[in-house]
Amino acid sequence: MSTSPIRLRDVALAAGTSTKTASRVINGDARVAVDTRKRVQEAVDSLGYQVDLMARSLRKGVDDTVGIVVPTIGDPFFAKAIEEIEQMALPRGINILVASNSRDPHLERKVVDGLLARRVAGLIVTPFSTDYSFLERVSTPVVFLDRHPEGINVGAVIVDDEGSAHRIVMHLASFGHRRIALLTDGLTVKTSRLRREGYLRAMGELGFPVEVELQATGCVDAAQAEACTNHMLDLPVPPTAIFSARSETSLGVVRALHLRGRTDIAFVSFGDFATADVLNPAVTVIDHDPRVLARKAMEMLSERLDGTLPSADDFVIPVELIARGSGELPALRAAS
Amino acid sequence: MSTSPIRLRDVALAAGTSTKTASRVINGDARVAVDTRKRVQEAVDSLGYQVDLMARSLRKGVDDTVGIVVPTIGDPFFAKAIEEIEQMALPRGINILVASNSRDPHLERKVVDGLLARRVAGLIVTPFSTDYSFLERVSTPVVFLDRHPEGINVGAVIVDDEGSAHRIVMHLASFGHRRIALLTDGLTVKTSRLRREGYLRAMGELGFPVEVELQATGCVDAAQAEACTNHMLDLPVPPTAIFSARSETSLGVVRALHLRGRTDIAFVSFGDFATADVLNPAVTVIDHDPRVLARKAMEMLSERLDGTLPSADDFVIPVELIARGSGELPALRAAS
DNA sequence: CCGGTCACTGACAACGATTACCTGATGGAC
DNA sequence: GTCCATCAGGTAATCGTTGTCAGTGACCGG
Repeated sequence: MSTSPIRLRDVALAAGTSTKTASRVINGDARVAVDTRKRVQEAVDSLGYQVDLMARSLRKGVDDTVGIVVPTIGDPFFAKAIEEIEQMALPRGINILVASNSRDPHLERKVVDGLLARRVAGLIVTPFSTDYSFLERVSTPVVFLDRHPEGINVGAVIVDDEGSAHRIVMHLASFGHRRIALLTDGLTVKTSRLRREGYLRAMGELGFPVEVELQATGCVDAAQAEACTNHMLDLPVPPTAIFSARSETSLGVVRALHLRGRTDIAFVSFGDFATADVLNPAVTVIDHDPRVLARKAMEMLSERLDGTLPSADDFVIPVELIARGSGELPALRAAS
Repeated sequence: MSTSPIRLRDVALAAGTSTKTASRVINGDARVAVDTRKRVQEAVDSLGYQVDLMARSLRKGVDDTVGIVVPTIGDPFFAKAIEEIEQMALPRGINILVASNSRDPHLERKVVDGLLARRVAGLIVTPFSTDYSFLERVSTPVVFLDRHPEGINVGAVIVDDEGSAHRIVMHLASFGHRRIALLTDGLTVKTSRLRREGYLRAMGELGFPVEVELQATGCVDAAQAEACTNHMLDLPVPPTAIFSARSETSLGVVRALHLRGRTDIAFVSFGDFATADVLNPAVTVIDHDPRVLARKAMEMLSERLDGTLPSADDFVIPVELIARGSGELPALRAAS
């Protein structure tokens, strides 16, 4: 037997006031007599009244929610980011709507529109590849996470993708590697492009030949990365070092290397992952922490929600290279 | 410059009809003249009208959203579950609200109430430890995921926790182990209790002594599991096998074992994890797949949303033990 | 030629809360 | 003893959409 829901007018009736006064009490308006306030409070408690957030949001014009759009929710990187945002939103009474663009540019636009139609208070988006200029005619505050979007210049929280990739290559080179392979997601993804640019710049500066067969640029998930790694290891002259541009792809690389027992090949991952430090050798990574990015993104969004300055500058989170062993394996003299 | 939002009345005005008729077109009502429909359609397109879902939901009494409550969003197990649910909801135009109870019983109730106040169409909940009997007076359909809640008898999608745990112990025993350690989350968590019961039953049936020092029942995360494992390994007579009741704790066990080089100790994890099959030895697991659970849960919820039978029976997903090596290590004769 | 379906359409109220505006009363200042 | 500021509280409009119900012609069988 479901009890009929309690509405504000029921509370007002019980407290002997108008709905307006009851509303004031609930919203903490000071202009209510202590006595009246108490009566309303009691009515609320005894009836178990709960505000209908739907109705409130309609009236106010915005919903107390933040929408999050990521490529894939199950990716631990994004899962951690979502967690961080949710934790920050909780004390503010803000709920989180999550949606994935499923790595589909067409869907991406639809998903964002759907969230806007819901009148979310703000959005945090990791763009996949859509042109986001349509957001310019929208008043909803948006912060971009991990990637700078196309077609619009607003604030994004990012890391130095190009520079960090450059650094990884330099690191590997310092251990004698020349044949350094690159695995990235599709190049429609901005971070993939930037990391590849850093790779190419470093290779160029070092005077190393850049070979097409050492670049796998379409690894969308761990399985594909594993396949690509296997393919590279089967080359007549295989790479002596591998640079995986994403933690998801790193899982595939790790699987390929370990199942083949090729733990002699140097390996650096852009992004940490769960068992990276217990593998043998432990995996050297760029500490690309989703929580830190997410926290900053939510801070920026909060400022905009509070109407503070809408500084559209990007915020660059510093990252570090954590040497654990796999990235410091020396290159063997002339491969087998 | 943000354009003022386009409302239905603007569309109606442009199409020269009433808002009601425009509404009919938008909702695909057949009783509209072809000609009228076309005019409205054009107005919608040229103005770029989007339904205000907030208003629609208020009118309809329910929001096209499904709320998900899990202990921690960042846990890969739940992240995968959320992903699966979101993927299934997408084609139905349903959005997903995620919330975590942060493993806090007090918060848990508040979080669920908050979602209900938002008038979600349905809820999928992994209960932590709250008494959920309060849901009986609520008409919102709810499905429980992975754990059966306290105080209420509704449908839950679960696995055979007790039986699977029993099976793990039997498996380890068949390789000669007697000193089998158990690591679980707090016992307020139902799954932890059940898995421990299975462990105890098996130990009893085998006639093995059940020692308190071999049971760590408060490992909430990987770090604590690691500490507990280390503690056990330092016992005068350490365990020869470890049963970790959760994939999150398994990560801690793996770290402890590998950092100490004690890969001679048998190990089985209740729940798979990312690099379980590439570790050396590869980790034997119970294949406790969040996606399968989530899919079934969403199916059950969909049925209820469609008003179909509200069968309140639990649905038990079968699981398998995947032997990969770590669970098949033989017990050494009389430990050092 | 009339009553009766049928297809289509619109006016209006309602969803439940908030806000703009207004009313009375009280009280202090002059 | 007026008068205005302030306080407590109420009334009605409003947010944008959809359900209810009524109304208009057109068409049909009798």
